[in-house]
Amino acid sequence: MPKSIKKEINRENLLNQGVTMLMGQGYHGTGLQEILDAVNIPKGSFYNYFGSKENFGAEVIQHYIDPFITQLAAHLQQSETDALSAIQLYFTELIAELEKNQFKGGCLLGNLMGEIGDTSEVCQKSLQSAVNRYRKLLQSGLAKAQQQGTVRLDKSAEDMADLLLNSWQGALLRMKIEKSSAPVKQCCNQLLGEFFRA
Amino acid sequence: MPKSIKKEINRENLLNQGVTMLMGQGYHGTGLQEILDAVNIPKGSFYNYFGSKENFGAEVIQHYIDPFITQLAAHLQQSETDALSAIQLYFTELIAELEKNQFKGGCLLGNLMGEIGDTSEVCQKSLQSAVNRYRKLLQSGLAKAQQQGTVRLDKSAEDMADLLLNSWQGALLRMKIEKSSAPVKQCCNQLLGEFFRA
DNA sequence: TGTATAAATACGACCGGTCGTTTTTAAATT
DNA sequence: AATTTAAAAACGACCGGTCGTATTTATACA
Repeated sequence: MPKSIKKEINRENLLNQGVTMLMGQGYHGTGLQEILDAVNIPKGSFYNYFGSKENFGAEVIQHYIDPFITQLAAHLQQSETDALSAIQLYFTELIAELEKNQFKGGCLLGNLMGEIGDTSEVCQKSLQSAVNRYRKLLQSGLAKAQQQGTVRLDKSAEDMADLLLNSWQGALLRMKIEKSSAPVKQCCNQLLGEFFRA
Repeated sequence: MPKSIKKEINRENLLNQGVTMLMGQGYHGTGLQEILDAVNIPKGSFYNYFGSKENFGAEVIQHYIDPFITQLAAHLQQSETDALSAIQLYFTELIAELEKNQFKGGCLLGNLMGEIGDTSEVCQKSLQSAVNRYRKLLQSGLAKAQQQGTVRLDKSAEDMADLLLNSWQGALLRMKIEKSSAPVKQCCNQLLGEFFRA
């Protein structure tokens, strides 16, 4: 196998494992060796690939959010369902996934914003970018729903997207300590089911 | 100075310093020695007082939330102002404090829920208790505002308290990475200024 | 009340182990 | 043969926690 291919595979494996472990144990709670052992990659290679744990963290953040954006965008492009239903379905799927994980982990972005969002400049930048990409997509979905007449027009799509994401993050935190999906379900019902409706 | 007094002073100093440092650097990001050096207390004494870092963390959580509860309760008991105004004033003061700290730290409860809320059972219990004490107080304030006719009656005080706290936590996270009070101000305006109003 | 004894607490050096990073050596590619 | 990349080994700082001992406080006996 060519070396350049193996390098990409190694990087990918490290990022995947990084997502899992940073989400489960946090940034400072996860040692590099733990990650390296899990995917059987030498520490020297890691530093060839990423340079530092902090840079690695910043890449993990982007690697984490990509699939969520892809999935939400896919739902929004389904032409047979309206945008509000698409968003609701998307969050329903998220909740199912959280239940599958027995409410452990939650959201990597939320966890890292709280833990290192104000101490690591590199990760802070990455978090800004990740959150904003997600935010803008959700905002566009809500705007579409407004055009379709399912969502109220007297609030801006941006404000509603912000409120939804903020509440979602807070609900995820409470989910973690209560070991229950009640907070996240309540959050979706309150906003998508009532407050945002036209 | 009697030993039992010194012990209480030491404990208090450790808890105060613990609040500051755990909020600023996180649980795993803060070493015991750092805390001990800051207040000049030997490590042996620490272990006499608290038994473990984890138990210490659980106590720090309660020590952190107490003043917030006291302050909010005090505002709510001011008989000359209505409950909704009291809550709004309280949050305005919180925002002023966050700005004073240049948006660093945020909320210890939120940060620790994300970092160790699902990995440390002892701290999880403490977080549950702290959040619930706070939640119930805010709920009672909103119920009072409902009776006074300033807050809508078609949503339960409990649901609104949950929504407010969730959004607040999420807004604090975004405040940290954006280094701006805009998210928390927006959060308060949206809910206390619009959505909750009768 | 003064004194010996017991119990509790204070203390800081020290434990094995892990941290993230750097340096050095080996291997592969050009 | 020259250059780049992989991987192993080494690095000192630091981690949470424990240890035996020293000091203080409480109890019992005289």
